[in-house]
Amino acid sequence: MNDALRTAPNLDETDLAILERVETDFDVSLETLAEELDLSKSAIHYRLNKLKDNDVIEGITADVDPLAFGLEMVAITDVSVTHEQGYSEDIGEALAGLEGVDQVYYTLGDIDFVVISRVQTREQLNELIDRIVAIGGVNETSSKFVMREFENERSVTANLTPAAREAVLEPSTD
Amino acid sequence: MNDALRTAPNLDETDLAILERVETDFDVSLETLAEELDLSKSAIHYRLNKLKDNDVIEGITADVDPLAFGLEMVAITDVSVTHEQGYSEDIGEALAGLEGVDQVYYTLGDIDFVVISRVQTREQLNELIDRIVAIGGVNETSSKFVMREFENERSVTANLTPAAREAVLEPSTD
DNA sequence: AATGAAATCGACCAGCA
DNA sequence: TGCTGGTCGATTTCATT
Repeated sequence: MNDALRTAPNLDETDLAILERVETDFDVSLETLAEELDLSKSAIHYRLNKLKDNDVIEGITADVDPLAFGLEMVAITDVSVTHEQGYSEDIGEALAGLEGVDQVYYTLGDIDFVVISRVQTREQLNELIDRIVAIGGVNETSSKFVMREFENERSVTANLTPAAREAVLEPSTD
Repeated sequence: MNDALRTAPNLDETDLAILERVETDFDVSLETLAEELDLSKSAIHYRLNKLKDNDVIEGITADVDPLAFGLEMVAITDVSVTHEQGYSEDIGEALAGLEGVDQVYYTLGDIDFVVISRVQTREQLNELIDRIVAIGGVNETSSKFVMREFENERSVTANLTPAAREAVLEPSTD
């Protein structure tokens, strides 16, 4: 009935609780987690390791504030390309490789790529757009200026829909 | 000459080297960092703490793979609103609060909000778009389906333009 | 701001349910 | 497989420079 999950991680509520916690703050001590979830420190550690081995947790990273680097200008650039046949991968990687580029999405529809970039000044934005246009195969670009960002939590577990949550806890057939 | 930086963190090359490392992988041991940078373990630790106190490092987080949760469908939704006067903040927060929504950008131009969301199934996507339309003030939506994502490194220090890098190392006047 | 020593916390192992 | 308790190694803290 439910074959939405390719990689069935087979998680339980305890795993979700751990993930929800460490996804927003990995600086919580094992002891705190152990107390909150009524488990031993070793058990928490065991589960965390399993989550890393399963690649549910891809890695532990420090989140650097872009504003601390004066990266105050955010732009969303729609990029259309000329020959879409097969070249999309190369162009996507070229876009992602540009300095200042944060995220690149290849989309269906009129626009082929959506590029989100972050720079300090209008000059840098100008140069970045020039470099985008200079990529072979790029046809047209259209940029929007971002006034405000509303969420960068990037919290996968916290933003699950109830259906998505259920699907994880009750894997299909295995 | 260079007033691009509001928050001057006063960093040096060593700080940048540490940041570049821990931003992609915080699991490196202090010893490894100490050897690489020819410093004592305590010095690395001291600098890391300072970077946290200065909010250059906003936090340490575990990166959870959305695919492990079957979140295979990514959509970019352009949202236009009716009355833009003052309500943008409320609408932005309402959008960001929806389950499945990952990022929300308020932009200048024809489109007012760009919403990036991540769900498991077409049904969930459908429901999400319905919930977006149901938000008071939302006028029109247009969604694009994402076929491929090219960069989610979210590495601030690694993606700095040379100019941006220089601006950090040589703060303006202070 | 950096160092080295002492206290604290996390990683790993053997054993057990 | 998942958990426990204990040991070792790493990290955090602090007095000192």
